[in-house]
Amino acid sequence: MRICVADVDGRRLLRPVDDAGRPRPPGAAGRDETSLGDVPPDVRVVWAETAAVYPQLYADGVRIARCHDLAVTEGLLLGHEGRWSEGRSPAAAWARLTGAPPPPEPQPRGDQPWAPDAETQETLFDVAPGPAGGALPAGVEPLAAVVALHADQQARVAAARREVPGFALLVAAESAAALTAVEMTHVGLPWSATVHDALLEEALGPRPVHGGRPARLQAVAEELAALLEEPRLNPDSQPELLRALRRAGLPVRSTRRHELQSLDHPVIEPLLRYRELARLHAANGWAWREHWVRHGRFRPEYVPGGVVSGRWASRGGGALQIPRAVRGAVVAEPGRVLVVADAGQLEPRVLAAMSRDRGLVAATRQGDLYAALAAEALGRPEARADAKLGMLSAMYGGGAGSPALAALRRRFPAALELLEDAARTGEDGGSVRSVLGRASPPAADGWLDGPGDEAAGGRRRAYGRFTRNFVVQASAADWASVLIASLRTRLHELAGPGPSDGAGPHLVFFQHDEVMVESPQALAGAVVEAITAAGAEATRLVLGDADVHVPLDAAVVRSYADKP
DNA sequence: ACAGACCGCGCC
DNA sequence: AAAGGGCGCGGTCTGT
Repeated sequence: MRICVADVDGRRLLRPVDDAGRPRPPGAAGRDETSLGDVPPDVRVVWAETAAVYPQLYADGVRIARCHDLAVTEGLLLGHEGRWSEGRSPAAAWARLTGAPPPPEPQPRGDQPWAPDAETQETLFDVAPGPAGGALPAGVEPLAAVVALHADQQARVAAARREVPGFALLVAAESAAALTAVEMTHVGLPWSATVHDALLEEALGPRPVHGGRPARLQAVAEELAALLEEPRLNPDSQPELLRALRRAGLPVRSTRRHELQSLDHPVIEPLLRYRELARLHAANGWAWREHWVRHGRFRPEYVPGGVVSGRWASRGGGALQIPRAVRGAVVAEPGRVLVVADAGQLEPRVLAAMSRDRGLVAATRQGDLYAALAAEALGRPEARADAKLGMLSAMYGGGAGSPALAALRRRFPAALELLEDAARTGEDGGSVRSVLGRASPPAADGWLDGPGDEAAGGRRRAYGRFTRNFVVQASAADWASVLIASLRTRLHELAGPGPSDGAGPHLVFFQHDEVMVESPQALAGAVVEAITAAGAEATRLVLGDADVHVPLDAAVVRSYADKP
């Protein structure tokens, strides 16, 4: 059972439909919800765009158990159908369905070879007072439009499932991800200013009163200036630094850490130390906290599916790049704990399942996959680092001539063949897809064959690396979305009925293959079980009967820094 | 003065 | 034969 939702003139209208999208007569289900607060958890809400409707609803205390997000689903469907050039907003879909004039398309980002961008702030359904340009054409009844678009999408999802059985799961999981992202943005990550201050002062010295460099950072800058005999050196200026290093006789092409590290010169150590401190100060220092942390919570905006592979992106505060150096500031409030879990080495495990490579599948039985590869494929148990580099090279497209890569190819031919097939498809301008059916955008017309034979070859190989990586990165994202969807439901069952932002366990962080739940201490054990069960469910639903093992070990901690 | 490119680097 | 994938962000530099 589903309920279509649209707002008209400030009133919220609901219409029950069946799973195929056919309207049901009022009373047919034995109940007629009049507000979203009454929708039972087994009913799926159908609406134009979660990100537009749900934040206010959730802030008002209404928690939606499951939804079908028309915008998210349209994007997945268009990708599967190879219709990348068509708009994915509900308004654009409505125009296609009815022959109405199409809405203005968002501009492609330009620097990317695929087009156009999925991002558009416009929903054409006026669900929230938004920027102009989102209105449906005059005379269109929004609820009727939601009903019609949903029915159309359900038919297309059914068609997609005949090719990719997991496609409906993908639609449900990505819709759940949209709900989760709104909730996580609302709740925020607990952030202790006290601990953060202590970490910053330990590394940088006291907070400068009038801006400028903190004392410890300034001291290192002066040390560098003296060592390079350049009194006015600004180490933040890459050109200045490069010139100064060359004058000092260092044959450097760039000032990247990797290039500097191998050099033997007294300036290198303090320079790298300066870089580390300057980075901490600029990216996660006091100014950052004032901007992004309010009332003890860090509230970034999450963008599920913000990456073409289906990974989440974030806006504001660098939420997906919280450096290890400040993770100590993520501390649960008194009486509460953090339960943190990450799926170790998810991508090669997903690759094992997709390729059904018998050797690689067997290796996933080991807790440390890379150690297993070193021992079994390279015959050198001590060469874990080589094995890891070889595997990553296989998935990223580098590592030419790497002996480890050659050994992996001999030992795991099916896995490597899947990657190389994907790379060839990309080099030819084609599209590949994840295990649940998320498609990669084909290269835009003319991009691969642009000017210059040499350059064109480089672009083809670059696109091949993109598709090579897409198959594993996107499939890992499939797994993670299902994990999140399953975990969210389980946590809600643990919390029981009550207001949406009550004291029960909440997802507060998600980063590609890692989840964090903030929970009352008394429920910590149950949360650990929920995470374990959600991981097992994701592996079963996404990776099927491939018999691949994905470890997801949860730890109960007070602080993120205590995560093992 | 402002916008966008570039660089370098944090995370996965 | 050779090619490492995906992001976001801050500081500086460059062009207008």
